[in-house]
Amino acid sequence: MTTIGAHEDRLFAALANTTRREVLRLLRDDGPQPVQALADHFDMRRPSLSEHLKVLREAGLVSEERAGRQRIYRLEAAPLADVQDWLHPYERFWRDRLKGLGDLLDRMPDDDET
Amino acid sequence: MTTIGAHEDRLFAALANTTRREVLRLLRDDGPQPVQALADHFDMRRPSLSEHLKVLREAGLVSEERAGRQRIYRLEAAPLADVQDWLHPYERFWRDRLKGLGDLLDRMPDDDET
DNA sequence: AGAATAGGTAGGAGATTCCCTACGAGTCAA
DNA sequence: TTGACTCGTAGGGAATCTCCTACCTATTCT
Repeated sequence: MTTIGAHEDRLFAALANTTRREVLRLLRDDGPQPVQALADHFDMRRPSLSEHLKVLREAGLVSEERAGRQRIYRLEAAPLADVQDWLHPYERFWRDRLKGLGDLLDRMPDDDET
Repeated sequence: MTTIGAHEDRLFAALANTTRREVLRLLRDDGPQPVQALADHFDMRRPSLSEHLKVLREAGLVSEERAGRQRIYRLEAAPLADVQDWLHPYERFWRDRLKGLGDLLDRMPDDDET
């Protein structure tokens, strides 16, 4: 049913936008806050930000809590642990090969271990 | 003009696709290989995979080396270190279990994973 | 009740994504 | 040189993204 990787697709796609990453940073640094307080930081109409919040919600990265006529958004960092888990098997590839920027490493005879 | 976060946008966007993440996994697990060897794993025409490889190249996640009429693609994991760096300030938000205050945030205190 | 406030939704425009088929540029083998 | 092989690019179409303006509901305050 759920196509393979659909959850990770949504997660990475949610992060692939500067505005949305900035929202996450604001929630992380300034704590839970209503929509308007978030919107004040962006050169963008509020409905557009609402849609970004929807994307973040559907990725599980934020939650909303109703407080009167406001909706308080809160960072939900759990999905980011999934990102780190995904990252983990690649870690040795940038730890082992702390190579210089040269293209000469490909020509090193002892570098190739296919 | 908005160079702000453009690099990270491209990086996360490159990862926001199951096919492209699978390409990275193949390069990680099976080592550098030509395009056709990669394409064999997907239900997709080769030119489409070529475009995925272009996205990965522009995100710096793979490099190509010409070998005769083949092009050998290789995993370049360095940008993934940037992802981990981006992730780092959020880490305490899923390691700490919050600081009380919530109402429904974590009603089960013994839900700890090992 | 009526007005003001907070914020989601509808629908559209323009750009981008992701797949396809055709075709072009190099490279190897006969 | 001719032909086969590898791979990228051009261009198109359907879907999706990201912004907008209008509009709607829900809540709070006179």
